[in-house]
Amino acid sequence: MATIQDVAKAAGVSAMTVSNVINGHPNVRPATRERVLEAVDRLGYRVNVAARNLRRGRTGTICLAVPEINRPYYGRLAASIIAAAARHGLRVSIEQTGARRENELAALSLSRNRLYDGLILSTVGMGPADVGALDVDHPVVILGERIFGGPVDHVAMPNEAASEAATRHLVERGCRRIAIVCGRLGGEVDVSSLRHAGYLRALAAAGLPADPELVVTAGSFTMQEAARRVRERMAEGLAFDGVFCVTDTVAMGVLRALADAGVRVPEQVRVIGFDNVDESAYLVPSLSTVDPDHDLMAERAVTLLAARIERSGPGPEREEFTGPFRLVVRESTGG
Amino acid sequence: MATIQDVAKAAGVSAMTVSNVINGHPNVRPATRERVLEAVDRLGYRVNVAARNLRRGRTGTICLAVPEINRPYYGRLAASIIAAAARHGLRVSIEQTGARRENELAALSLSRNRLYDGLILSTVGMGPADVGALDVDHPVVILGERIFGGPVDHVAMPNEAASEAATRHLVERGCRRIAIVCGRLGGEVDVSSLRHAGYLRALAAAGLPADPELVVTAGSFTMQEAARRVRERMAEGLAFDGVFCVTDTVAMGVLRALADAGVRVPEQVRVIGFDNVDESAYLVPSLSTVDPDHDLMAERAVTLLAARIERSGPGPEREEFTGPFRLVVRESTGG
DNA sequence: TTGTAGGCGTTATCAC
DNA sequence: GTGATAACGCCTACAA
Repeated sequence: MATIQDVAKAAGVSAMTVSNVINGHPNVRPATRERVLEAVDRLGYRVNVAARNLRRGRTGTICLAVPEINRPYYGRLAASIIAAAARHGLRVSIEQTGARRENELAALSLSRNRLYDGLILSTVGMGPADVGALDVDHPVVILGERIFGGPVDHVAMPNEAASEAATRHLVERGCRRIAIVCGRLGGEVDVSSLRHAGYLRALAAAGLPADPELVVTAGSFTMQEAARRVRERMAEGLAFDGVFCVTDTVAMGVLRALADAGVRVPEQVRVIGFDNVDESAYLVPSLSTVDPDHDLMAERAVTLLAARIERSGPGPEREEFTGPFRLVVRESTGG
Repeated sequence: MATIQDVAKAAGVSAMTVSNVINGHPNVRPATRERVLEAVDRLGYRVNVAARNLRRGRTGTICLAVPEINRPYYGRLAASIIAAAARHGLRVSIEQTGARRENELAALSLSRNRLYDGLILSTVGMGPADVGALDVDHPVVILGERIFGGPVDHVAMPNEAASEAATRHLVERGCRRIAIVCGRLGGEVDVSSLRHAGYLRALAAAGLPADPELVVTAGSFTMQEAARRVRERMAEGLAFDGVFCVTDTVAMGVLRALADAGVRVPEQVRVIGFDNVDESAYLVPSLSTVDPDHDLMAERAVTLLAARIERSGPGPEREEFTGPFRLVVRESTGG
C-alpha cells in the first residue's frame, strides 16, 4: 500500500508537496501538480486517514447515539443527519443506546476517546439529574426532551405547541372525550409530559374537562405496547371519541387496537399522531399528524456541532433551538 | 488532554507499562497496575484511538453501505448489523448510497482509505458488470441480489424459494389471477427478477397461466411509487384477486392503492409481502409476508467480515450464504 | 517485570 | 513554489 513518501519519490518531489496537492493547497505549480497526480494515480495512492487523524487531531467522524435505528422516527432522523453531516464533510457512526441511561452516558465518554469529533445524543434514558454528565470537553449536541438548560447545545421539538395544535384539531373536528396515549407521567421533563401538557392546554382552551381516566400510559413508544395498553383500557370500559398519540408509531399501535375492537376511524374515533413518519400517509386510514420538520432539526443539530468542532474552544453561548411544525390533516381525523 | 506519557510520569513508570496495563497484558505486577490505574483515573486519561489505529493499522470500525437508512428493511438490517458488530468489538459507520451505482462504487474505495477495516455493501445499483470493482484488497461482504459469484463473501436472501412460497400461499387461498408488483425486469439478476422467478415457479406448479399483464413494474421500491403504479394499472382495467409484492414497503403502497379503489382486502384481493418488517403486523389489515431472518443474515455477514479482518490475508474460499425464511400468515391473505 | 528506541503516515512550520 | 524537520500518541521489538 503506497504511502505519501512513495508518491513523492515517484514524482521526484517531497512528501510535503504531495500533501499540498492532495489537500488542494495553493502555491503548487501546475506542472508539479500534474506530475504528482500522475504518480498518485499510477501507484493507486490513497491517504491513510488514521495518520491524518492523528496529525490533525480530528477524525472527521461524528457519532449519532439513538435508542434504536430501526424505528421510524430515529431512522428518519438518522437519514437526515447523515445527509446533513455529509454536506459538512463529516461521516456518521451510529451508536444504539436502547434508550438506556447507562448507554447514553457511555456514548458521552466514547467521544472522549477522540474517536469522534463530536456527538449528537438523543437523550431518552438520561434525565435532568444527569446534566452534570454533559459537562464534557468535546462538542455535544442534545437532541431530545429530557434535558433543558444543560451546558451544551440543544435541539428540541416543538412539543407543547404541536401537541396543543394536534389536540385542538381533534376538538375542532367535534371530539369531546379526547384520550392521550403516552408514556408514564413521572413529573420529570420528557416527551410524554411535554406533549401531555400541550394536550391539557388545548382541552383547557376548549373548556373541556381533563379527565385523568383518558390518559393511557404505555411502557414504551412501540406499536406493541401502545396496542396492548389501549386494548386493556378499552376492555375496562374506557370510551373516547378522539385520541392524541405521542408518536406516529404509537398511533399505529392504537389504530390496530381500534380495528381489533371493531371501532371505525374516523367515524367513531378520530386519531392523530406526532412525527409525520413516511408510513403515516399510506396507512389505512392515513394518519393525521404533526410534522416537526426533521430535516431542519437535523441540519440545525449538525450545523451547531460542526461549528463547535470548528472553533474547538469553549465557544459562545449555548444555543437552545426549538423547531417549527405544521399540522398534517389526513383521513384518521376525517380530513 | 492527558497522554500515555503523562500517565507514565504520574505513576512513575514507563509509557510501555501503562500500555500493558490498559491493554490487559499479563506480566504487570499488581501493585504497578494499581498505581497506573490510579493515575489513569486521576488524569482522566483515555487512549487516543487515532494514534492506536495508526500504529495497529486497524480502525475497529466497519462501514455499512445501504441505499437509505430510513427504509424499514434497511433500518431493520442496520440495527441487526450494529448489534452483531458490537458483539465482535466493531463499530459501524453508515454510508447512504441512495441506491446509486456510483455511490456504491465509492463506498468500495472509501474502505481503501483504511478508514474502515471492512465493508458490508448492500448492492442495488451495481450490477454483474461491476464484479471487477469488488476485487479490492480489503474485506468486503456483499449483502444483496445483484451480484453472484463475485470475488467476495456474499450473503443473500432466499429470494426465489420465499417468493415461490408466498405465491403458492396465495394459490392455496384460492387466488387465480395473481399479480406481482416489482421493479423493472431487465433480464439482469436483481431482487425483482429473482422474486419474479419464484412467483412464476409457483404459478407453473399450480398450473396457472403467467399473464404478463399481471406484472406491475414500479421504478423504485417505495410506497409512493407502488401506490401510483397500481392505481394507474387498475384505472387501465387490470383485474386480479391476489398480489405478491416484492417488499413489505411496496405492499403498504399497494394496500393504500387498493383502499383508494374501494377494494376490500382480503375479501376481494389477497395481499402478501416480503421482509416481515415491524410495521407489517400492525397494519390494518395486518400483512402476510415472508420473514427472511434478518438477524441471522446480519450475524452471518458480520461474522464473515470479522473473520476476514482477523486473517487479513487472501483467506479461504469465498462463501455464498443464503438465509432461511418462514411464511407469516396474517389478515391480508385471510389468515 | 519493566524500560528504551523507533516508526506507523501525515502535515504545520519555517526556511530556502 | 518547494523541501527539511519535527511532531501527533501509541505499540512492537528488543534490551535490561
